[in-house]
Amino acid sequence: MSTRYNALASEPKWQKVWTDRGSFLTREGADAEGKPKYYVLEMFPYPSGKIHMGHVRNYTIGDVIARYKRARGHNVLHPMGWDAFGMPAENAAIEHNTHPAKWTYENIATMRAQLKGMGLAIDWNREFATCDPDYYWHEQELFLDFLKAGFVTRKKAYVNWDPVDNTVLANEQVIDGRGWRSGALVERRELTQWFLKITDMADELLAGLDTLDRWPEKVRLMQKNWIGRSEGARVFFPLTGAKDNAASLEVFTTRPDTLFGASFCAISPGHPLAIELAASNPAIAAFLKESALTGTTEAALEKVEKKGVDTGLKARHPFIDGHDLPVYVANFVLMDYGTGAIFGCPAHDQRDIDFARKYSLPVIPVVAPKDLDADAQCAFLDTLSTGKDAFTGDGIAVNSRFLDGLDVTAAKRAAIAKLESLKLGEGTVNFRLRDWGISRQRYWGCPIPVIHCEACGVVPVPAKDLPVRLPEDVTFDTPGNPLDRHPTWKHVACPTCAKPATRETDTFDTFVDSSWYFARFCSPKSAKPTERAAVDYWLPVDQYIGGVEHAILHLLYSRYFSRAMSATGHLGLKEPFAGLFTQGMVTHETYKGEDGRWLFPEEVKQTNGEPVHVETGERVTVGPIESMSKSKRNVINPTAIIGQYGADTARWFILSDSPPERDVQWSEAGAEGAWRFTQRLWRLITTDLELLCPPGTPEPATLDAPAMALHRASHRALAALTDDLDNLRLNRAVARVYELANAISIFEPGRDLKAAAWAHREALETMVLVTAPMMPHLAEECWVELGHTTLVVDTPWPVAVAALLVEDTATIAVQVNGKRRDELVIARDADNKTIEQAALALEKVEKAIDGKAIRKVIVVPGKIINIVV
RNA sequence: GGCCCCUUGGCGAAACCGGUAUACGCAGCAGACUUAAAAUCUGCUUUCCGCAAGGGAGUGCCGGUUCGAGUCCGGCAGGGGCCACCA
Repeated sequence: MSTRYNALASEPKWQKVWTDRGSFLTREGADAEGKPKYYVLEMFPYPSGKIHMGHVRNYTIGDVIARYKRARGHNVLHPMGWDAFGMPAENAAIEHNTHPAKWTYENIATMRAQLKGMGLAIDWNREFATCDPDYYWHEQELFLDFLKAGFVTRKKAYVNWDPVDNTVLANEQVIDGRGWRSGALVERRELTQWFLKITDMADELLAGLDTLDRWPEKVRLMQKNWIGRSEGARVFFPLTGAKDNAASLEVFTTRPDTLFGASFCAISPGHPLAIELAASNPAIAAFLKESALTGTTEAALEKVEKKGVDTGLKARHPFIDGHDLPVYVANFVLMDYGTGAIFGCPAHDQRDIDFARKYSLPVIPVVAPKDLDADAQCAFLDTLSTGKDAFTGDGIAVNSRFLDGLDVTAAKRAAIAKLESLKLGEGTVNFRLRDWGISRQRYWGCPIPVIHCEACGVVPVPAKDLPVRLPEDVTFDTPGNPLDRHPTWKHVACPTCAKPATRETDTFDTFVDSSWYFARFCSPKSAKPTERAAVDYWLPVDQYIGGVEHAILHLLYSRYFSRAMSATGHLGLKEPFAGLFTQGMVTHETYKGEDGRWLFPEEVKQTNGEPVHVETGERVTVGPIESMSKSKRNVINPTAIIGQYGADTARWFILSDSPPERDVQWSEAGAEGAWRFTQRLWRLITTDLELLCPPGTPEPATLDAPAMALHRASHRALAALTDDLDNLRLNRAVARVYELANAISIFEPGRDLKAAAWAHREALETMVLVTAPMMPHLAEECWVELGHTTLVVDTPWPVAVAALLVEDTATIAVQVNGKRRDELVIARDADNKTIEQAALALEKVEKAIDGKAIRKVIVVPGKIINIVV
């Protein structure tokens, strides 16, 4: 008599068993017993309060891999920590009159309990939070080493300044040009900030992408575009009319081949020359002011008209004697790309032609499409010189003296050579990537360990004074940085001259914290940032798993940090993540009530097939399926699901159906389906238990046909599922379990009851073992039920027997002229001739051939035969 | 605007190197068990013609390569992502 599986009772029991036995504690050195290491890591969570379905998906995927690799005999590191610094803690402090540390550690406690309830195979002994003084202490050490090694610089930079809250805002906190909390118009303000010189490694970070063959192509491409390498030239245009007679304007271009088409130069409103000219030129001053007011949002930029003001300066053309170009200040020239100055070639750049038409500047075509005859080329150039559209395609140079007739690539090369010989320019490479500004005017972050002394300048905090701890007695009742207005914290004696000095009150960008945590997990209690033996053993991370939203910043910063840490002796490798997997989001239907308000899924029920509100009974509109978000209320609380069905069901459902890299839709029906399967699996184990042979019974000498079929089905499922797990095709792995379960369901013992008992046991045990990475608690419970006294987590992964994967007979499709007409069951080792004869003997084939002469026969052994007539 | 990806039943999706399209699940339908319900089990479920046997069509659309295309190539449409006045 089978009973129902009680997940809610079973799961805590097994979690305790694993914990008590230390099943997931990581072993190192001699204890690793020569096993190959495997480091699986999911992006650590921000302790925002409670876990959400995205976490469930992320950590389930990682846990499947961790448990699978462990069963395959790897020494697995699977740690967990908390990305615990950041603004929400400060906002909570303001709103709830609490302390960021209290709020954060309380959230961590809640979320840790929730994650433990998922039954994750994590080594909790390695847990840390980035806001632990022990962690940020070592981060400060790293920073000081980077400073010493020349990876850090301090320079002026524009920031988003909220004049009401008196704070710097991250770009994401600026919404339509206003501070997200205060609603105040954000100003561009120039502040002195700390930077990590990531641009120095732009080339190397770019080249390194090619070695990351276990990263998604998409992510590598995004990073490549973000780094944005362009080859081109720097060109120096000697200026006349400037204060300094020797002055020249430095311009970056990717199209030096179009220099003969230049009709103006333009500089950014932020360009030093523009600022200098504004001092004596009211028109320019007014223009700069106007430009500064323009919003920086995409929408604003989309609509902005290209505008400029003539400076009156003239730039001498490098190739054409006596040809001077007007110099404008123009609003479409960016200060932080290239040199902040351009030359305009209207015929071959859309922005330039827009500008040229507005200010009646010449449009000189210098590139024509290839393979046009003389007349067509003439017509083309005419249209170009009078029209509104630039020609940016490939072609050959015209109207360009020594470049004429060269294609674009050759013309670029020739133009650069000429510039270099004239000493008016040179070939160069420009990157889109900017240095990484790491200063934040925030309390809840890692203090930047330097001291400002009037006499000595910037002085690093001596190692003996580390860590620079955050003061705990801070208030959030007034805007601004609590560190800055703390009565005593920032006042210290200069470590060099002992005179009164002040601490840096900025803290690190939280991306700094997450740029090296994976290394800290290797030796989380070390007195140094890393232990070389530990990081050399564990790194790189073999499989890193997280959301694609971190494809650029976090992953690029971590790659940079690894290089910087290697250069300073803390690591011994450049690429921290050998394998990367970016999982999709968890989505759900959205619901709206009659008043247009969003409804939570639990507020909606089905009545007569129509969705209605649970309490009021009013009609509910089902909206589009979107990623779960608080604002749309289409969220499912993982704790509620786990409390209702158990963690295994939640894990099973989140792995089912959708490939992990794609979005998965959470549905109540799907969750119920997953729950039904846990019961079905349990039933398969507990029904007819008395018919099974004891555990460990050797394989009988012979198996009758039904037993053999099940035996084969077990091994086919095992082989396929193993391959699926190796390739992270977790949705298919789930499907294989269903297939095996179906095979077990329909199994009817033959006459040989011993064979049946053995094959049946093998099938059940295989099913339990391969399901274990996905539903670990249920697997343990089933294992006991099957008479074992060991744990599944200590049981090695079974091995599929290759000979069982091929059938003796093959079903071959028979095509005539590529169209399937029939199929043929034939011995697997039948030769082509035999297959052909058998195929031709088929009635349907004969009919399809219809007496025509056979021209060709293609046989793919074991698969298909195609008869061409 | 640039770069990139995707498009297969009512739905989520399988289909490995170009070789029997739709595995597996969800939903649905029919049946069994039951006093009844729940639970469970069995069968059907791409579409069209047909009582059936059987036959036709079919992987967004148009074309190409091939004995053979969901898969490769060219074009188009729709959806999505990243970057975005990047010189």
